Amino acid sequence: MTAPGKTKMTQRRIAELAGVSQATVSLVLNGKADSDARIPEATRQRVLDVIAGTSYVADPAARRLAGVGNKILGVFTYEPAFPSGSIDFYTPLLTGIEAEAEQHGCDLLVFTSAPVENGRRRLFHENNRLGLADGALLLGREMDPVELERLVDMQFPFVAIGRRDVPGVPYVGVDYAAGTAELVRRAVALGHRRLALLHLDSTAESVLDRQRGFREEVAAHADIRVWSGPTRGDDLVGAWTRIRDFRPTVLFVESPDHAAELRRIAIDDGVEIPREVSIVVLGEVAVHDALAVDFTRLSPPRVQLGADAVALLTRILDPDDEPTDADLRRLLDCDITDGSTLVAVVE
Amino acid sequence: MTAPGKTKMTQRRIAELAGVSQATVSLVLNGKADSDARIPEATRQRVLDVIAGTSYVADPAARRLAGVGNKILGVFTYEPAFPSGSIDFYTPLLTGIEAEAEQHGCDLLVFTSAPVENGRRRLFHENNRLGLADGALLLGREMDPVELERLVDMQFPFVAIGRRDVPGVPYVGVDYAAGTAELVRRAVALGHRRLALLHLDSTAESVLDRQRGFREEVAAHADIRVWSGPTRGDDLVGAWTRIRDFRPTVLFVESPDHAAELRRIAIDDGVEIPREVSIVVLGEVAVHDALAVDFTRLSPPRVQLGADAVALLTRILDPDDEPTDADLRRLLDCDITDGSTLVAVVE
DNA sequence: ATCGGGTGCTAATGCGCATTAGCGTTCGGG
DNA sequence: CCCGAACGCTAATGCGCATTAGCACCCGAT
Repeated sequence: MTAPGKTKMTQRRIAELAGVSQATVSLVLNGKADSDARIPEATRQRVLDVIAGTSYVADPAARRLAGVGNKILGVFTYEPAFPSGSIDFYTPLLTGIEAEAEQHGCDLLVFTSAPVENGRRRLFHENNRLGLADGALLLGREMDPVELERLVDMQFPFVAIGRRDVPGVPYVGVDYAAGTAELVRRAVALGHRRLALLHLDSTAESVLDRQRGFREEVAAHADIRVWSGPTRGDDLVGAWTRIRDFRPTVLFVESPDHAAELRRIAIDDGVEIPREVSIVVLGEVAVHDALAVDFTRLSPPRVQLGADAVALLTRILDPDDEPTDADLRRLLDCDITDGSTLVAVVE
Repeated sequence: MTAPGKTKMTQRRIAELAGVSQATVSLVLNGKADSDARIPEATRQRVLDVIAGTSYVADPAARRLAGVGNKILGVFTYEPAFPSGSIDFYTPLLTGIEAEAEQHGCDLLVFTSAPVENGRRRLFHENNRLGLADGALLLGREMDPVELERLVDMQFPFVAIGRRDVPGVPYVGVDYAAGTAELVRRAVALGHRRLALLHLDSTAESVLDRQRGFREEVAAHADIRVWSGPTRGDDLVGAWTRIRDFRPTVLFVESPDHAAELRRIAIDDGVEIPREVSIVVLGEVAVHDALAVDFTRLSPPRVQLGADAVALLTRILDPDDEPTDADLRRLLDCDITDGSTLVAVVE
């Protein structure tokens, strides 16, 4: 009484079994009841009964081809989503995405097939399956602006996770500028006057935002001295040497890995952490277990980010909805984790 | 020079631009060169040039409808895949799945839309999109045998992760029986003669396999005394009380969470762990950070499991390949993590 | 008896693509 | 110079579904 085995189930077969036409089956399934397509309850029930006796499900490809939405959301990650290096970055996002997609009854199409070119995936390639999804979510620290423009051009519905500078790109991001500024305020309130910023050597929006938040907040105070520069993971000893001469009382470090390493180096150098030098971390994605140390740090609401992105995308896809510009480009507040590495300055 | 904006790109439009027919475009794109469908290099190049100047990509839905494969693998998880409770369980699997799918140029369709009914997802439901995928991977501790049968019936290509007792179900699993047996041997070699098995109260194949491995290996030794029973998380104190009277020298505990909790209870009860009572853990999925304790335990090769499942599925989907029964139902060796909680018995 | 209007459905079409049968053309051999 | 074969392509069809136009029927009113 389950699947009639061999032949593939189609609306036509259902129609035969129920003694109606294929069109009727479609109408029943889609609950249409226009003035020009009326199905009495008796017929409706008969069709539904037949369907219940089979394993029939509408072919999604055919539905899509016929022009209806599919409740499939594409998920594109610029780096492999699961491997350990990126796991802390993507997993919380995916948690939120999955939960929200479930709410909306959507499936997720993960574009794992995108070819990797010098370390990053390419969204557009010969056989991309973007078109199968109703819309797409883009995840990744950095995105190719050209690809984003192209998506905008072709009016493909999508949402980027993280603020993007490309015009017309809808996104849900994190207000790193405000978060960083708040951390600066806290440091200043604790008596810090000599701050060092060790940011990543990247032009990703999130990186620039943190620098901006830092710069602007620092400018709001008169007597603060600042040292600022990029750090590379392979020369942290050199970085430390340069910072030491500046004699900062607090380090703002973007990468948790670098922070952990610098802490080691400083301690080996005879500096007491955090009594002599506080450390604040601005990022939360660690390759190693750098966060074993209880750093005071920014904690972007990643799960929320994923969920909000899905919610926004479904709004974009809803023809009855007209998201405002503010909805389309939104920043979430960045939480701060109160760790033990930011303490008051002692004279 | 990128996307011509408005109108959707189709083979027909490409054909117009190149001055050929839609069929020719299709033939060029699919590299067909039958005796009855020849395209000279000049024409071929012209078509390709036109395509290069546009953002054209073949509509996957149409391809699918026209009967060609889509390189889309479905992924069905019986519980939500990402939320924290299941994260240790699914993430490694997904890591392997993603990597292998990438190798094969496949995308992953995650069926997040499956409705949840008393804690578990249902694969078959009114609007399931199984049919969009070429085949599917099934993940979960327990699977509904009825649904598995139905998949077999409808000859839908799929692979289950974990051994399944349902006839005709292809799977890649873990040899928990052998792994458990090996742990028993090690315990015996260390002088243990009174063993307690605290297994989960479940009839999942993996649970039964561990019990079987335990039972069979124990039977191979003459002088061993055994206590065995199910544990529930909400009455571990009671469980401990009952075991204590048995005076085991080693506990085989299936759940890491239960193991951590029992260790606590035993220590509070004045028992020295592991000097007086060793503990061996048979599972590796912990809700809490139970594995903070360095338990001696089974470590199934999860990443490998995911990758192998994908590899098998693609073999099933390959019309030129004919996997043997042994290929279709395979168990991977279970690693053992040498922790600090299994020690020699002292008299 | 006739006619308007409501009722219950179906035939037909198109979505974008892959595929097959076959048509018009050219070219080489006799 | 004619004919068959190879060549280069296209028209036509179907995949499974959603949707629209409209047909056949019946009922009540005139």
